[in-house]
Amino acid sequence: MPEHAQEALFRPVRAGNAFEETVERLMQSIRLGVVAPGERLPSERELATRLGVSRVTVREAIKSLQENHYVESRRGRYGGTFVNEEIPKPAPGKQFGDVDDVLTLRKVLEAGAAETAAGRSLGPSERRGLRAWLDEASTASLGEYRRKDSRLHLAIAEATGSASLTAAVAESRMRTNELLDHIPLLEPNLAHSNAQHERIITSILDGDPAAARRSMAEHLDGTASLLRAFLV
Amino acid sequence: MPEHAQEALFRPVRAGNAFEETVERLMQSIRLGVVAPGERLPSERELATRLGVSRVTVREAIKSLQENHYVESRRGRYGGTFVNEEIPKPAPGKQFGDVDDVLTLRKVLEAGAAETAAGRSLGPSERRGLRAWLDEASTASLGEYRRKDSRLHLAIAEATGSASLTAAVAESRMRTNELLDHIPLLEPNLAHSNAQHERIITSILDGDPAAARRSMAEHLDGTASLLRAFLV
DNA sequence: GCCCAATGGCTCGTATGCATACCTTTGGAG
DNA sequence: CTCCAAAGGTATGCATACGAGCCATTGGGC
Repeated sequence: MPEHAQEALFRPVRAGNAFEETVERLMQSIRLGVVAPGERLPSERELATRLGVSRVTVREAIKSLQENHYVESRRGRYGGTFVNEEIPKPAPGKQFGDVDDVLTLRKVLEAGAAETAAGRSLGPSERRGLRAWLDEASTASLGEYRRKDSRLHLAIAEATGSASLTAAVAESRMRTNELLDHIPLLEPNLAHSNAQHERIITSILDGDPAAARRSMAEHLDGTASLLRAFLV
Repeated sequence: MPEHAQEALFRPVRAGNAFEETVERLMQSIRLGVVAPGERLPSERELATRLGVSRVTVREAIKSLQENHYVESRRGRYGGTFVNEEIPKPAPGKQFGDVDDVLTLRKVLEAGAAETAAGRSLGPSERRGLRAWLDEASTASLGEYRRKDSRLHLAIAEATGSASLTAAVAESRMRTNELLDHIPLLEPNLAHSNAQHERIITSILDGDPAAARRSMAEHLDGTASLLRAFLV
């Protein structure tokens, strides 16, 4: 039996240095639509506290985002660091590591999240939130779609009430998006996707875990076969 | 809608310093039974490479494990760092953070892993491996049970072929074990657990994803309700 | 019996990251 | 108009981590 467990446990303890990981996180929060264009990031001091790094490191990361035209900073009270309306496309680089690894993890996490969310009794604000993100995604333009779509999936994870699960989905989503950036985004896929989103959210709001899992699984399988087809 | 997504994305970028995280990983590999008592850890140089930290840091971590009587090191060719036959019980400390958070993530990951593993065509060595770990767990003494049990669950995750999923299960398992350390381990539970393990592995080997998921979910729910009962 | 490869043990200079303190800018409150 | 709270901008000294090299020990192969 190949000791995959060793691979898993003796993998690198850190993905990069503090600076790189901080950039990565801020980038994620923008790309996944957690902080939308025009909105303000938390203050440097707050980010430093929450991310557990020094303010110096946060500033270096923000400086890097500024140079790449993701954000702009303004001084003074009511100033801050704001996400630009037009955010650059990600650099193409990087080989896609193990496509199956990403897709397997993603399916487990997201199908599980949908099922879990459907099994909880959601509060009114949560229900409203889900519907709102669904609407955002369904009316999004091609340019916004990736971000709004990610945000919707993240909202489903949030609805499980588990911070760890939400974090895992966010991480997995970023890895998926890296793959998706290499294949075309077409109108028909988009319409199909929206219909599936509709079913997923309905199942969750109806409190039908089995249906939620099933519809989410179908949705993910669609993207997965598209990816496998394009990425050989 | 409470912005849980922000909590997830603006969480600390690192759990501790390089030393602490290295200790944690080595400890995990021992506690989860990936390196069994009497076995040798990879060499310091290899660990440094694989964990992505300097050898100095690896050595400091190992030194810490030595002082806590987890391992012993021998010099010379065919030397190395060996796991002690008797490993100490974990320090009780720490408040259990969010019990539901752990249990939710665990169920999503492990039920998904069981389903995924059952849906793959497993090679002979993988099938043999699963049966072997099942046997190990079913014949384990009370003292060994936690470790053998963890190793079996990890083997199921490995059988998905996804390194990321395996890593996530390992992480989640450690968090679960922290909780389990606070409740008694009784013979009847153990027998019940073994019967469930049997069903799970059978479903996986039979290639029945739905049954694998169902039996794993039942298994996890059992432990979950036990935990919720004991931890108020 | 000698050699030597592979292991753990050790040291030192450099780079990264941190905490802390202070400065500058800004716009609303009083 | 003045004040000041809250934000970004800057500088310094210390702690952590790293890379690289060398030493010491051991046991099997020749």
